[in-house]
Parts: sequence; structure tokens; C-alpha cells
Amino acid sequence: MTKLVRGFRDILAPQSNYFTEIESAARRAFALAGANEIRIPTVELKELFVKSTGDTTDIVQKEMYSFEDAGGRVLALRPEGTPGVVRAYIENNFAANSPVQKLFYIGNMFRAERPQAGRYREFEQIGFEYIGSAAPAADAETILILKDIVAAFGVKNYSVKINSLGCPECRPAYKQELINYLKKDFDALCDKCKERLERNPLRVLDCKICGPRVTASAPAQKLCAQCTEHFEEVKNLLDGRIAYDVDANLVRGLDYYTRTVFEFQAGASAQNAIAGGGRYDGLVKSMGGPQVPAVGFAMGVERAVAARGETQPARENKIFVISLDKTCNAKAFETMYNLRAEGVCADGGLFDKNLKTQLKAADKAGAAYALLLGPDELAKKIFTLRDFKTGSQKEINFENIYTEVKALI
RNA sequence: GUGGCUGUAGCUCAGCUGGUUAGAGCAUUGGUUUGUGGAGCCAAGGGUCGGGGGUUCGAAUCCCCUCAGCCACCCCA
Repeated sequence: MTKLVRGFRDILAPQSNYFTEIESAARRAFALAGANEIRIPTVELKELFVKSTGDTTDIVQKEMYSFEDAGGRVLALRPEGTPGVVRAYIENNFAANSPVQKLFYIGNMFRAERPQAGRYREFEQIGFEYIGSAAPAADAETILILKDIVAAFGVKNYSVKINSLGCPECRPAYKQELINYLKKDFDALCDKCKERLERNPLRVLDCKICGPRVTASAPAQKLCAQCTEHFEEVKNLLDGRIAYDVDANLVRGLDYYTRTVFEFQAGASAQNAIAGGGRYDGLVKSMGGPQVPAVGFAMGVERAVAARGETQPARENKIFVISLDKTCNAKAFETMYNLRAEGVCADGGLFDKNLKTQLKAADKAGAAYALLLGPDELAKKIFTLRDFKTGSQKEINFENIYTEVKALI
């Protein structure tokens, strides 16, 4: 038979419920913060990602699903959400009307990496982009919204790292200084870092092989006065609201980040980054828009779900309708259907099974109550309501059924 | 993309150094003498042992290829 494509998967209950839970938590937090949802396409021109995410990144160099359509356009499945959002911001001319935008999205992303636990070729991201504000408060707010979602969803043991990468004023100088420093001991670098040196020397600090050895003596990040002030202000706003560590080696892998970057980590696996983000003050302009600052994050839903773990759902306020005889089926069915109209979760309908089987099914479905209708009940115009928690039963007259059930549930 | 480990019923696994019709527990289905679930009892169904090729009289068991999963690297969410 035809099977799943490598790296893709079916998400079944209860996992699928956890996805809904975190999405709901996110929507609540976004609504409280005044953010609007944006739905962007899954497919964009490949060049969008090359220009924004960056052609030096692995994501663009080797992880994109790209293809040519019948019209000869070179397209790609989105590997991340930010480029599409920024493209939409520019294309819809937000800058002219209401330049400050808090936008969030929930959607699946695609990267052709080698699959591993916590790393799939299709995965879901919940993302937030705060476009139009250069204020440190925007950085802090972005980080705190993310914290609220993670906390509301119930991830317990996570840590937060932040850093500042500087701006176009101070970063090139630092980059050059770092290159000069690393070149002095070029041969000691691993092969990867030799390649990285010119292209993106900051990544050497993040390297598992060279990083630990180099960082101790490497020149420290030198932020300009404005970047220093910005970073200090971000930290001030964060203090007391979230526990975090400043990690000078935190370097995000996307090209567009400036100033503040951050990462939320949880779980023991190597794929422990459940969310990450940062400021990207130059991206809108570099993509053809006006000079507009921005900051944002993206959260990996399956990683957040894995970090939180399974939850034991309480026995649902569900009523399971059971009929014991052909003569009772019509009334039982009608009652089941009408209960739903009354807003009660009514399951059941396995009327061709015997009582024991139907009760088993009710238990398995997690029902709180079973509503039994047999010839005896039909004759007396009553239902028998069984409470699964206590095992007790009581009789309810036909005419009172909806009010009584609604009172219970 | 690189390296390592793994792949037997829906799930978790057992099958010793190759030997007749491949097993268990859980799950499922059906019964359990007349209407009562949440580890009662009985029984049944379900696997071309990931797929393909090879070695052999004979392969789940050995070899090769392939696919998939996991772990590390890498990368990132």
C-alpha cells in the first residue's frame, strides 16, 4: 500500500488535541495583546526566501522544497513564516496606513532536513511579528507574549536565553575583529568553521567544536552606544517578569536578525529549541519596503507539545446513549440528537450491540454518564441514567430529560 | 546531508549458534443461559517476520541493496 512520505506524519488524538490546546492558548494571548491573525500562502516564489531568510543559511541552501510550476515559476514551500508576513506587509502597503502591526500566524512549514524526533519535514509554527516599532518595549512584549503562551499551555521546565547581535553600525566592525582574531589560529578551526569564517563568523561562536575553545579568548561583542542602551532597556523591562539568561554565544541562524535575539529551550533531546526569534530592523527595507523596524518569534508546536508531555484528560461531560431493544432505538436516537441541540455532548448510538458492549464503549469513550433506554423504561416513559463515577443510577421522566441532563453537565 | 543503532500481529516485545503449520501480554471481535462498564471467565480473528535480491536442501535468523524510524552530528522551531 501507499505509505507516508518520509518526515511527514499523521497526528492522531490525543496529540491532535494538544495542538488545538496550544493554538487556543496562543490565540487568547494574541487577542489580549491586540494582535491580528494573518493567513499567508503555503507557497511563495523561491526568491522570497532566498532574499529574506538568507542565501547563506542552511534553510535556503539545502532544506527548501522548491519546484517549478506549469508556468515556469520557481516556487517553494515556505520553510518559515516571517518572509511571507513581511512580503504581505509591504504588498498591502501597511506602512502608509497603519505602520505598526502586530500580526500572528499559525501554519505548517516545510524543511527537507533529515527527520529525527522533534524534527519533521512538515511542522507547525505559531508565529508573531511586531512590525513598525523600534522600541525596546516591543522586544520585551514579544518575548513576554511568547512566555505567556508557553506557560498557559503548561510547559514547565523551560529556559530563556537572550542576546544582542548589534546593528549595522556596530556589527560589521565586530565581525571584522572576530575574523581577524580567528584567522590568527585558522588551522585550529574545524572544517565547517573554516568555511563559515568569512561568510558568517558569528556562527563559529555557536559551533559545538570550536565554540567552547574560542569564546573564552575571542573579542567580546562590542555594541554601539545605541544598541547597548536598547539591550539594557529590554532587560529592564523583562526583569521580574521572566527568568532569563544572557548568552553571548546565542547566534540565530537566520541572516536577518539584528539587536535582540532569544530562544526558549526545553526538553532533553538535541532539538530543544521550542521557540526562537529576534529583531530584524533591516528586513522590510531589504525586501523592497520602507525602513521599518520589526521583532518577532516563531514557536515549534510539536516541540512545545513534546516538552509539555501528555496530559490526563478529565472524564468528559459526555453522555452516552444506550438502547437495549429495537423498540427503543427511535426514542434513544431522538434523545441523543436533541441533547446535542441542547448543547450537551451526546455520544453512543451503538444500538445493535448488547448492553455490556455498549457500556464498555461508553467507558472507553470517557463518558461521564450513560443514558439507558430499554423496554422497561419505555413502558414507564423514563430513562435510567447511570453515573460512571459513582456507579449509581436514577430514573428520569421523558419530559424532564433535557433539563435534568443539562443541570448535571 | 554524514555516521551509528533498529525494523517480528493494532501496541510492547520473545523467537538460543539458520531446521517442520512464527509465539506471549495488552488491544480488538464474539460468547459468558434472561438488561449493567472501569485487569471475571471462555473462544476467535489478525503477521507473505519493512520491501527486494542473494547464499543454502532449508532463512524471521547469514550477506547485499532499498525503504522507514530512532540517536548523534548538522541545523533550527
